Amino acid sequence: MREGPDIARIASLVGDPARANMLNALMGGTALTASELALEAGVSLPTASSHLSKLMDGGLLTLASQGRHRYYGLAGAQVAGMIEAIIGVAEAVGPKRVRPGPRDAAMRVARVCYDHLAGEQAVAMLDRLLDRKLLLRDDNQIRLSPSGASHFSALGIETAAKARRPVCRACLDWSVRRSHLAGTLGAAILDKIIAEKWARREKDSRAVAFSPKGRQEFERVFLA
Amino acid sequence: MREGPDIARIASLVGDPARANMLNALMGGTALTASELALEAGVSLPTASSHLSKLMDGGLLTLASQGRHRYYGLAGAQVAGMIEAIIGVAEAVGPKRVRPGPRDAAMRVARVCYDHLAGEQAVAMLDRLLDRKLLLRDDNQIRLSPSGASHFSALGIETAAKARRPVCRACLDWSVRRSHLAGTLGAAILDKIIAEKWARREKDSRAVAFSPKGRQEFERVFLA
DNA sequence: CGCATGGTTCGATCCTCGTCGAAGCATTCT
DNA sequence: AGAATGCTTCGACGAGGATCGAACCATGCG
Repeated sequence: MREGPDIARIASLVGDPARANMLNALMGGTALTASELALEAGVSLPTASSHLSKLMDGGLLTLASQGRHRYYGLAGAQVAGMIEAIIGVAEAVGPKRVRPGPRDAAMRVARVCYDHLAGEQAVAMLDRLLDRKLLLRDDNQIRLSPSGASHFSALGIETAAKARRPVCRACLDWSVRRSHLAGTLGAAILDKIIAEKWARREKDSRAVAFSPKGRQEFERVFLA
Repeated sequence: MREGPDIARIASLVGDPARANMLNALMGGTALTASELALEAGVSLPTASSHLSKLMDGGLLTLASQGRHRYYGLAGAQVAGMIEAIIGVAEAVGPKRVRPGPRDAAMRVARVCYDHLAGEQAVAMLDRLLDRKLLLRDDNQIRLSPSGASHFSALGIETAAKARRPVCRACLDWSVRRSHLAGTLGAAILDKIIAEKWARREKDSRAVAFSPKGRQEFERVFLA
């Protein structure tokens, strides 16, 4: 009937509760096995398997076979961004959730979005990097400035473009409703935060918990 | 079993083809009536009405009642952003589009949109009328210029405002993704095209087929 | 080799939800 | 008031798809 991209097909994939739970679980960026995802979604293994093959057919997932384990992961940052956008709308229109719990509060401050940092901290960081002209924004596109390139490599953060993935990309933050930094640079920064042990990932959650000292360091380096 | 925002609920609203077409039609920002949306989605009026109340319940649409017309529009930029994100994934993931059939091609060129002409011809016509300053656009509103008023009445096309329906209205074209002319003037022009037998409506389709001679006449009058 | 474990496929069941015709409201025009 | 138009609700029907148990592959381990 209508032409154009088949948006109903994609949306309906996300529109099943079991599949939505799986995708949500994968938003943490770590690939999971079919059994783990079945548990997350609260369905039996055959059901989960069926859902997973549908998500694969739809191009939303990637599959990495290792021995007899098969790890499913999100197909890319674009898919993650779409899910963030849907979460944002669901948050906005959803029944005013009964006072956000402590974990929700932590999620708002800092969390993992696929492979980069999101939340208030991440939004503040992008603002600051733009202020300091380490990154430049033209017309909703973000790119690295020469001074930014040297700045990040001095920190031991790789900024060379490789593959097709852009170094910098804006990703809309559902809790703050402004952009944070995605792309290979965003991913590299999160890697550094974890590697330096400034923060650790909460168990079974997307929340990222900074240690007091780690927060200081993070603020010194990225929010100064 | 996960908690958090009900993303499946939102996604499943977009996940029905009829609703997806409606939302797509509303992406231009102009609010549309239930009948127009029914036509755009290719469903009957009762079906469309049911979909619309679901979208309202889900908080994706706003409703503006004006007399006996009820204009539905997207609930806000966040919703539009979400749909854009879904479109992005759908385009990235489904490059293989089915080959459009002959009727689809005809539909793209010229079709009926509720009671006025849509498609490439209609978009070109609106462009031309604006160029010739027979119509004026301010700020996404379209209105008739004095010269336009005399021009159309010379053609025997009534341009007096009657009832509350606007004389000119922009309507987003799904195939071209730009506006074409709706409102009483748009309807009157389609009436003339049919009355002059420049074109006839295809059976059981929204497509409008111009005769060779009719097309010449149409272009002479409206695309000159 | 068996045997255990992780995953997928098959078959049958069940139920939600999309669909439309007909009828019912609501508003406006004559 | 009566007719016409725009839209919603009701009722019934049908199809798609989500679900799980059981059986079936595949890999790794002793």
